[in-house]
Amino acid sequence: MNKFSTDMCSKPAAKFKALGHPVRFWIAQQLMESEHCVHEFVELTQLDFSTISQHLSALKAADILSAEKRGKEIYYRLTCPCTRTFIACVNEKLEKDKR
Amino acid sequence: MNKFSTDMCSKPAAKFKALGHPVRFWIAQQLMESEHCVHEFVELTQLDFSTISQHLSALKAADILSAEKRGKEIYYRLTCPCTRTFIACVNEKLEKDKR
DNA sequence: AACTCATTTTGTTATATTGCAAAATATCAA
DNA sequence: TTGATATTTTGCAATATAACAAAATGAGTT
Repeated sequence: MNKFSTDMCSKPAAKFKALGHPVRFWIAQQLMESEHCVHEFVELTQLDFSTISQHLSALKAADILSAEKRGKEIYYRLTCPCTRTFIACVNEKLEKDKR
Repeated sequence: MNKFSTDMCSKPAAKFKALGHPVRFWIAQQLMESEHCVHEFVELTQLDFSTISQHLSALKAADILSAEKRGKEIYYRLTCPCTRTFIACVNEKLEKDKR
């Protein structure tokens, strides 16, 4: 066993934490298929624009999403396909747990 | 895109959330190799017994760990090998990000 | 330059999380 | 059954998070 160190663990933990909210998890999942912009998330959640915006910036800070401005809209996408992989991995696990 | 529903997203998000704390992430990681008991975690983190105990019960509530009492000690282990898989997956991703 | 539209930022309040200390519980040993 | 050890539970204070509303920014349009 290794001694605990904040340095070693806070980065990966922050990734998990970012996905550890129902709305943020849902957003990440939606982005597994294709990019989307903020107002789409607002419509489908019924949450305030500002609320969604904050969730998006939390995901961006954890380096899970990246944003690109095109015209008036800002498009979000998953930074790395690996994220897709490990979200899929958790979903699979939960499927198995049900049985 | 699917409409957001708390029902669909709160279970998987709770798994992520449980691992979304440096200490809890570290604990899970230690358990990837083999089972351990509470006082070992206390020693290596310098945190209070009660603090570790609470983190352990958070992980247990998220169904990430299970506990077994043997004599005076309680041994913790990962409930499912899948957890190992997706922790490894995040670690890999972070390794790649560094480059 | 003034006007929209999409989004972010700031301020605020309510709620949740974290960590410790003290008390409670459980098991083994004397 | 008393004592010691391992762990959990409870109470509490400090800090962090979540959501909204209002104000601010930024890009395209007139």
